[in-house]
Amino acid sequence: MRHEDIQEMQRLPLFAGVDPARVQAMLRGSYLQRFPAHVELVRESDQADFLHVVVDGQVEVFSAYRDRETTVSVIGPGNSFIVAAVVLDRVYLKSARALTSARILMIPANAVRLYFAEDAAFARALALELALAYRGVVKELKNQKLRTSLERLANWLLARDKETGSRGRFDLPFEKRTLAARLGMAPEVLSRSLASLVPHKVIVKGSEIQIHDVESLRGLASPTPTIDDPEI
Amino acid sequence: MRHEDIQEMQRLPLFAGVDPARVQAMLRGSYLQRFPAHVELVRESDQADFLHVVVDGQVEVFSAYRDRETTVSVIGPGNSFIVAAVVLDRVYLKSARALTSARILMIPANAVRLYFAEDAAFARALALELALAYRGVVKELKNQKLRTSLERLANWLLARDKETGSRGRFDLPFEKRTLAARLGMAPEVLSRSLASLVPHKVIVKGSEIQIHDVESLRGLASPTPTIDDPEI
DNA sequence: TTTTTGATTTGACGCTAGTCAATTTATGGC
DNA sequence: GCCATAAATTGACTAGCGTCAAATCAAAAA
Repeated sequence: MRHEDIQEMQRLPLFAGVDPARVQAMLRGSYLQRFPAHVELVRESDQADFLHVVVDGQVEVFSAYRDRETTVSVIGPGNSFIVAAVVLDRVYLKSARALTSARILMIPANAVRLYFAEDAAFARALALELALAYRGVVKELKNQKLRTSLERLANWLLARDKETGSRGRFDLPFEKRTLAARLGMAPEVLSRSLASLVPHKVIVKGSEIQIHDVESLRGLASPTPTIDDPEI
Repeated sequence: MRHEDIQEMQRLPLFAGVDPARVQAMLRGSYLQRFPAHVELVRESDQADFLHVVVDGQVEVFSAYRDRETTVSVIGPGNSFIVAAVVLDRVYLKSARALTSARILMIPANAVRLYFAEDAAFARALALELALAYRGVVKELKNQKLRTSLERLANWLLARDKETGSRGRFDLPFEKRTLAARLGMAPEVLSRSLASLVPHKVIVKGSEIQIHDVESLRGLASPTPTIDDPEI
């Protein structure tokens, strides 16, 4: 890894509060690699050999079972994935593929475990990362079990609008089929759900979304902090 | 807390590898309390004030939204809950109620955070606990999204049978309505699903389950380690 | 621009699981 | 043992969502 890359990686939340010398040592054995879109980065059931951090691009985390497949999350820059499997030295529970061309930081699993065992600050950073990841999945489980697909969509639209500055207008960050997978519904259902939001003044023009009546949409969505607030 | 109780608590995985003196200090400020069945132990959206560990009995972790409610997990002796909220000093994402009369160890959240910050061994133990909890939720999310209710039931029966010694016969550890909630289905659906397993030689007599053809049931269930194996 | 390929939309239909209501079966208290 | 109450089952019906197929639209390559 190049020196300037190491500088950049140093700022990841994963390394917050950790002695820079330690981080550099860990990073020297790591790889910063670019992958083309669609490449499989990690395969479910394989032994965890690297901790992955998305530096650039988007990664889809998914799982397959029988002839079915489900998207667990879509991960963007700054976020790591598969932390738990690495810490526990077990197999991956999920697969991951690059959705776009992506730069991925790969830290060897045994290095992670070594520093986890030796460095208290790193152990704490990992614990916090795991706690956040845990809460993320819990929210997603609640989202799936307590809401209809239309409600999930409505809440996602609201959340995305807020995330992009609450200007009532934004572009979808990925294809609709990916959004459908992310929301846990068939593409056809997403299409119909978007159409059914017209009375709430949601306008769809290709990949652009316009929300002309946030209150109306909010009434349908009933967002709640313990599912939708990324800050808590 | 009594001295012998402290001895007993010391053996919790949560304290694995932590200096006994530290554990005792933490426990001295804690409460070991008995709650009657049906009591709400923790309420979603409240600030996390205690880390809870089930010592005896069963606790149902659930979440409500609009007029709906969903069971997230059922926790038995030796397991802690709401670790992430305590570590991060945030609100609970889920509620919890005693399913049976239950003894609960309650460790003040600020003590947990204090020792987390000061004691490397405890920070590591917490990280491992969080990693395990994370993988548990991921498995549950996959279970819910990738399987039909009949498949979830079939897999639960197989897992429970193995857990109780693979003798092809066991008692349900809680009421059927609770099992239905645990499996994410209406009680009526559980009833019908159990009835539909008769061709696979599953016999239900009250709370006793008999599995007379494990292979047949396994064929229907298609268990997979990355969802069903509690060891990985 | 035209072609080609893939994404998206729309319609028709079926399956899974939830709801409501009526019984039947258990269970705890007396 | 008997009653009161709750749990579990069964039937009838419905909502939500998936699947399949056809039609339309959009983006990239020629």
